[in-house]
Amino acid sequence: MPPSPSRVTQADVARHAGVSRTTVSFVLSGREDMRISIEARRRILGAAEELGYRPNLTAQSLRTRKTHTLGLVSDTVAGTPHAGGMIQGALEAALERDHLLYFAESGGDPAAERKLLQGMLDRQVDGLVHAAMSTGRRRPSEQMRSRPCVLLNCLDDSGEFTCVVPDEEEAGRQAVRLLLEAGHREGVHVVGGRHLTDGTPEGVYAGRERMRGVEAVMAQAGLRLGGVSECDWSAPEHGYAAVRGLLDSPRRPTAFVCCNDRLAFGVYQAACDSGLAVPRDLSVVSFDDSELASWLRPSLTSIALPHRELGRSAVSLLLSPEGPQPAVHRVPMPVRRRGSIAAPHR
Amino acid sequence: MPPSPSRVTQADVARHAGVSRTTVSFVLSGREDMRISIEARRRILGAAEELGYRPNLTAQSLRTRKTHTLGLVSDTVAGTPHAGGMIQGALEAALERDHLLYFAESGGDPAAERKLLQGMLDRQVDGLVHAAMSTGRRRPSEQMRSRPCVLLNCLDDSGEFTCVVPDEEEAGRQAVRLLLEAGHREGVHVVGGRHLTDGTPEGVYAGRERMRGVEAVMAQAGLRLGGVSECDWSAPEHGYAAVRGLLDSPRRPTAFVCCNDRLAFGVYQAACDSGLAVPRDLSVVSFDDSELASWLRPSLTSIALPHRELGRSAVSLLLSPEGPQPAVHRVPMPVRRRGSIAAPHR
DNA sequence: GTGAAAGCGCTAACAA
DNA sequence: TTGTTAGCGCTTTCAC
Repeated sequence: MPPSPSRVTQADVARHAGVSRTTVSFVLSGREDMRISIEARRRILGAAEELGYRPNLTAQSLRTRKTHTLGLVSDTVAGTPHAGGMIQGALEAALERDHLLYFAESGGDPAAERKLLQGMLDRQVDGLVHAAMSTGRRRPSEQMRSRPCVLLNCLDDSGEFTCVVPDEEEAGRQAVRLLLEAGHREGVHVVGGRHLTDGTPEGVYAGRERMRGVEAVMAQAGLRLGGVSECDWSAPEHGYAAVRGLLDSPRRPTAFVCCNDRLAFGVYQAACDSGLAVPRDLSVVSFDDSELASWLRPSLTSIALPHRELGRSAVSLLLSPEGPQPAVHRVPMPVRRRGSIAAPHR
Repeated sequence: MPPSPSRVTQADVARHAGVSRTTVSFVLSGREDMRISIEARRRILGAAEELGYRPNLTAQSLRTRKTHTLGLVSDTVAGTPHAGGMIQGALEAALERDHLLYFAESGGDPAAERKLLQGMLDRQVDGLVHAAMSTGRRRPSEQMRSRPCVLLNCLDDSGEFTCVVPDEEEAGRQAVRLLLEAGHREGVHVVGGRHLTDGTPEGVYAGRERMRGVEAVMAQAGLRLGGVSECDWSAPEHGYAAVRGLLDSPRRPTAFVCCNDRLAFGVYQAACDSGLAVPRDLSVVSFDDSELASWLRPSLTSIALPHRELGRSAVSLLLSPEGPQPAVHRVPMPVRRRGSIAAPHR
């Protein structure tokens, strides 16, 4: 009747060791409360070893209702170069607690997401993580409520979920502080801004938060921004277009706060075309710390998106003994000091 | 006794519909061989709907010995920006066949890999994929043999596994053909080569294969390479260092075949510093087609690593009705024509 | 100290 | 056409 060649079971081990299945179960699950004779334990362990016994976690789950398995569904993080770190972090934290991870992507389609979550739920996952490629507000599927869950790199409006997001506002503050420390006062220009585009008319979470931090520190120092070039963050060309003209003007900016490394790359390209050198003629500070930052010449000072740490935190929270509590956790964004900032000269 | 609030089961549905559990099972699993009265079917479906019945796949698996679940373990693909496409491809193919994917990374540590595979096996996965970040030969863990499996982006020496890899040699041929088509004959220089470094004294699979393709087409056209700069592929600076001197020489190359986009970026940087323009003064063709290729000015013609397709194929093969057969599948690498190639002028 | 027996939710012979 | 019954491999109560 068994449809396929079956593996060694506890029953086999019991037979081999000359004890009952119950005893085997106790010994193999390492329970101390039932006292088993040292001799029986030895025989059982020996038999298990010899037969190459491996527990069938599927059967175990059916009984215990714990699968030691988590589900992670994202819109599209695996496809986003650096966001993969979130998965790695989640994985690490899960493994440390002996859990495995189902991973899937919805591509942003709610119907697809529901189907994926359902698949995971049907497989009795112990918990769920909903991850987003870029930080923002999301409305998690109803199914998320049927199990412990946490929102990774996104916020919800209800306030009923555990959310883990980068501390963008503080990052904005840091960016400006780096420039002020180097002696910049006037001529500080922002590239990217809130990321106001047709697709994102209100801007984007990271943009709004970073700008808030940037403006707060400037105000606090009694200074004003030289200007803000609102533009699409998606590719270097937009950064290039935003600053190309500025660089040839007589009152050109001396420092740029770029909302991500791609825009900073565009600024570098524009600088090259204008015969200007970074950081001698203009300082640049950026966000994200993608590999691009270290590839650029000179290498780019950037404030990192703590992808890995976000992933770790999300799973740690999910698997914490008390379970995830409704709250927003903001993870610090580390500053990576490199070679793109110098004192203004002129 | 139930440790946690239990979900709706088939028994509940049966009670509600006034039939036996068997009948419910037949109806819900959509089997046609047992004829069920239209009326009973209606009542059962209605009850299931009303109660919000969802199958417990864990229980189902225990009986059927199929979990509709696959395991994918890689060395470190999620951390490698573009290799994430492999995961996406694998995911897509799995979903199309109603399978979910366990995903994990070993970080290249064999002990960690064994542990991960064991965890998946204990959870009764139906099949296994072993993925590698960069193409090459690997010795898969013994456990891989205990289930159907395929090697993704890597080859094994035994020849007993199904392997899916990019067709690097053909890509090498294509790269040179692009240059020849544009009119280049002499002055074609390779940057990167086999990737001979301290860590990779024999070079790297992609390097060897690409070079083979490059040299074959050159020979076939009765031409010789202007030169090959063997260097580390890991960052633009190596490409920069490799060509900086060449560009100022009187007999400077007029076309570069760069072994990846990062090296090509280094060549662009060097060109900028030498006051040379791409593609007017020098043509560049590259491999990988990372985002960098489209960010560069002018955008870079590159031969893409078909990550997604690799992932798709691997899982399709794994889930094919006959199961994976020992063989090496080479996936074509698509050419992305952009703006970095022009006729040589001089 | 150890074992018999029940049951997790589902499938599938077999009988009715 | 439908129901009875026996497991899948494991945990756990309760009795010996």
